[in-house]
Amino acid sequence: MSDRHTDVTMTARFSAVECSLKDVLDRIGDKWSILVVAALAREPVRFRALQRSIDGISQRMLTLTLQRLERDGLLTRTVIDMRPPRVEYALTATGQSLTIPLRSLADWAEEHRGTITASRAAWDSQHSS
Amino acid sequence: MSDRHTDVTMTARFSAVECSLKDVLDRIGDKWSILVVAALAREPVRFRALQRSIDGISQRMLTLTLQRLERDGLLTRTVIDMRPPRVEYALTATGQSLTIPLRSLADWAEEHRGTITASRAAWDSQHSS
DNA sequence: CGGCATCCGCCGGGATACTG
DNA sequence: CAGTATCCCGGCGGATGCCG
Repeated sequence: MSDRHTDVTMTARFSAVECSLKDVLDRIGDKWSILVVAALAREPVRFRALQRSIDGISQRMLTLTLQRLERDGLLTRTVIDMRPPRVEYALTATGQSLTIPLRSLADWAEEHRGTITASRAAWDSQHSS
Repeated sequence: MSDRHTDVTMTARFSAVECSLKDVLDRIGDKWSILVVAALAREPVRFRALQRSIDGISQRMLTLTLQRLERDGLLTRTVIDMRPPRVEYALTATGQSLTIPLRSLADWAEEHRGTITASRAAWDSQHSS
């Protein structure tokens, strides 16, 4: 009985987690959002600087990604009126809070990168027949 | 000098993080990998049970995702010889370790879901002109 | 049940050109 | 510099059918 009750509870909690994960993935699970948030983690950055710091992102995708993140309240867009035009992007408190789990993910990647690469090599050589 | 040195160090560390993030996103940044890992977090699960528990995944994508995750050493595939066929998928130690940062992400989503939804609604009403 | 093979639609996203 | 507008392609991924 006790075991069973525990299991039901944990199953419910697990379902909730899975649902949350799907939510977060729908929001920031695209190709660039996470990288943009990471690039803004330390300080506000201007548009071109962002584009230079995020390897491989196109102007179009940077614009779209920034707009979505602003819509979700993860960052703010500030126009400083001068010539040439100057627009700064900065994380909101919510956006800043996201950098904490992102850091965990990055740390995980750092730690297991070697293992994963090795596993791939082993798998590939074994399935090359 | 001291400030400058600190800044250079942090910039380097930041670049490393960004690189790690790109790595992890290239591996598990697709539409389903994270959800599959989450679905296996508690215990080994069979193919059909997985498909039922992950809402919306097709047979094809489940197969492909499982193969990639096995190749990366995040899970194991075990065939139990009986009728009807029975195949169990289970996380490896590496895969299990990934559930920790994933849990952080899910918790973040849980905590900020309301804020984000509200921000979206506000943005949408303001840009409906 | 647990797959694999094939076909195909869609859209994410790159390239390019143009504006303020 | 900081975008917007268009065009267009590749491949992700869904649907379907077949096999051990």
